[in-house]
Amino acid sequence: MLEIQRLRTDKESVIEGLKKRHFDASEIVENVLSKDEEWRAEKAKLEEVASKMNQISKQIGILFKEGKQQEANEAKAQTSVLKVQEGELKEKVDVLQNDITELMYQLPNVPNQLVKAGKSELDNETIFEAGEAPNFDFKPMPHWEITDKFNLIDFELGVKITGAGFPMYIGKGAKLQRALIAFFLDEAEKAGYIEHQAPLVVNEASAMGTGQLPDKEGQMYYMPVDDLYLIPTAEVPLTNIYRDVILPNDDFSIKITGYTPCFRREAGSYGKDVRGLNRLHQFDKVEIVRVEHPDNSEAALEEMMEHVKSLLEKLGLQYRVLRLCGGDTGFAAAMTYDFEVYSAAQEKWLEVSSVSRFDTFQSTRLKLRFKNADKKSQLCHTLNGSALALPRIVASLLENHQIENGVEIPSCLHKYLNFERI
RNA sequence: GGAGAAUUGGCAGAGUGGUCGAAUGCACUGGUCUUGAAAACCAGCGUACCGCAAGGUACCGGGGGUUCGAAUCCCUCAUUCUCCGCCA
Repeated sequence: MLEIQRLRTDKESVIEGLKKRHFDASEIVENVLSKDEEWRAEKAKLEEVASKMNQISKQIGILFKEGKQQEANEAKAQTSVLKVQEGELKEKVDVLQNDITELMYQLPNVPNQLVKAGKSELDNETIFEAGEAPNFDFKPMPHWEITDKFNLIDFELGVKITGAGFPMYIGKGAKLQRALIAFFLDEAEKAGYIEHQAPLVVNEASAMGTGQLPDKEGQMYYMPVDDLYLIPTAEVPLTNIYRDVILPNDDFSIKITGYTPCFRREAGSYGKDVRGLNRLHQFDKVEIVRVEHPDNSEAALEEMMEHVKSLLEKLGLQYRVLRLCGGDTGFAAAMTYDFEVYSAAQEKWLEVSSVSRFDTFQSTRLKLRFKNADKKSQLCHTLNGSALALPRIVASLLENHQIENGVEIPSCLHKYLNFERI
């Protein structure tokens, strides 16, 4: 959520900024501001009435103590009118407050200066490329043929047990998952992130805190009996650690990581895009999350980028980094870098990581603050990124490192495995 | 799953209808004293919103209710602890 303060003082920058998303905010902004003005006016009235009521009540207390029953009862009579007024004003104020919040929820984050205007993924900028495409002297197989041939993943079994999008990893396939998770966590730890093992199920307040609710409800699996949600990413439990937190000073840099399965209902995709590991309802991911002083979030984003780059380089994968354009940047993000690896057999780029800065967009909802030098509470900045999401990494590892009759496992994973090739 | 008890400021803990946003202690911050430290003493010390300010309003686990007035009474939900049951 944007800070309403920002709309009050600088609505132009918000409206201008959101144009980069092809989002016309002017109507919502004006609406918010007029309701905000009304809200403040009504609230002032309400507080005045409340103040009177408090005074009279105090008076009554004193009168009773002094035994002046009659005067007390007369005072009581005065309150009935005020009470009705108070009720009406409270109602008005609440309605206005809710309207404003609802409108504010509709506004996406304002893109960072560096973000270019654009409508879709076609307008994303490639800002970095590394690695080389493998050279095959045979026809490379797509990963779903490899997993089938070497019995690494049984997609049909997943269908039998759960449904489409819930693969069953078997033997070396399962071990490879475990190795990647361990590798990613170890690398994150080396980079200073503290490992967390988080709940996979969260309550409504947490889903609100990171912005999955109210807009993206359909993305999550929901369990109505207990009113709980399956996490779509570790970002939710990890970032919510800091919901309603005020850090005691301005000297902090919080770096945490965690592996979790992620559950996504998704919708509306078909054919090649969902083939094999390309798109799943359940997948594994190691996430990195940071809480930073506003002055440091830019540097933090760069640092996270370097971390993800180093992972892909150690895995020996060809990749590129995109800076997403306004239209493709997620609702809550101010800037996002997507990492894509080249899938040699499918001949396309697969997104394996997304690293974003949210500035104060999440911390507004989370109420995540720190005490600045003046001892005032100030909103923190949050960032997060995948480091990394497994399925597409597995897909491209298998495809890009395949040999005539098998797959070479990159050396960085050897210590986690009791085999070096499949 | 059953029975009982509890939930108050950073922590501990008082407060069972009326100047209670809340005693007291500890912690913390500033000051006095001291060569320095400790001790002692003095002062300050929650969050948010509205307001230029003075100030006002709201918050005693969450939500709702009773009342002129609620930390205090009632309902409801959540959490924690104790006992019993079940269990990886």
